Amino acid sequence: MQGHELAKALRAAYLGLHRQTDAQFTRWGVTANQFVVLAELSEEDALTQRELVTRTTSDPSTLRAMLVLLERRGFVERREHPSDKRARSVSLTRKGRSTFEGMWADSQDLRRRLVASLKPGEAKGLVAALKRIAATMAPDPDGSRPGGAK
Amino acid sequence: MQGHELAKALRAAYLGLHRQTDAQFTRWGVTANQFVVLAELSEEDALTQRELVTRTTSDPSTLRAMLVLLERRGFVERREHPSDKRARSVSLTRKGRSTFEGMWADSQDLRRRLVASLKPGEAKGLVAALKRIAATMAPDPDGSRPGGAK
DNA sequence: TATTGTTATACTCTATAACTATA
DNA sequence: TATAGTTATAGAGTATAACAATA
Repeated sequence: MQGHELAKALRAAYLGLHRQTDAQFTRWGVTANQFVVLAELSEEDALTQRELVTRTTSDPSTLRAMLVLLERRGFVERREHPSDKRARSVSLTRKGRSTFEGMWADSQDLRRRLVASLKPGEAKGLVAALKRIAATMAPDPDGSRPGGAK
Repeated sequence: MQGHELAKALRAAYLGLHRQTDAQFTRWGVTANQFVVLAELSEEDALTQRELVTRTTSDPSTLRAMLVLLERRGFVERREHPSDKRARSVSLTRKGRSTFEGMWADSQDLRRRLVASLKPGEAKGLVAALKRIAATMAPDPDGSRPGGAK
């Protein structure tokens, strides 16, 4: 029963944030999920799709679909990887970077409100707990049961 | 920066749980989102679609699409509401209820793992914090800014 | 052999706008 | 006038399986 309560609260919090984010970014023509990709790219010069899949906890084919959309809009570039000819080197275009910066500024207040809904000093512990949940729920890379039997 | 960190952790935790849930329910042919609807219905004899929209923080037309799928599978019934002829009275069929109970049992371990990823006594505060976030992020019913200016 | 990414395909979820019928 | 729900429509995200090229 406690687990279900937690699951419901987690869902409600995430979906609320997700929709507020989507609403905030409507005028930029970018979805909340796409923003996540742009945000990851903004922290590096370039990333392979494989790395982006890991960082966004996505799927190779899902991520590709998103990148194609972002590429069409001119926000993202996929070049040949310098050392690995299988891989693609994904990076923000100049337009993509400036758009991301605008969106980042535009969403400051939303992040402020997110933090403001917590008690002082509560954020740190919350983030830690959420990260532990995420780790527990991460897909088994091999046959291991995450959080399962010894 | 703190807000973004929190947003990322919230997303990672939710998506992890969501995918584990989907994976767990693959063999039942029911998605994690559909399970949420079944779970709400399992707590009442019947609900209107309007009430279900509120409880699942969904959209009238999204919810309808889900109900149509669940109805096709014989899990759910939509009857004429006794007192309001506009409304539909949605309830689990016998098959829907027994399926839900099977799924509930099948997902016990997942909920146990969810709770086990927390420190003892941490769950309560976490749920409270998540609910506060959800309340802050709830859509404005009118023109009020949730968490915004006075 | 394993890995990176693509393609084809299909389905769920999501949402908007215009609509019907009741309240 | 407002509310409950439907319809049409569209697009995003998700995932699987088979595949090609490269490591």
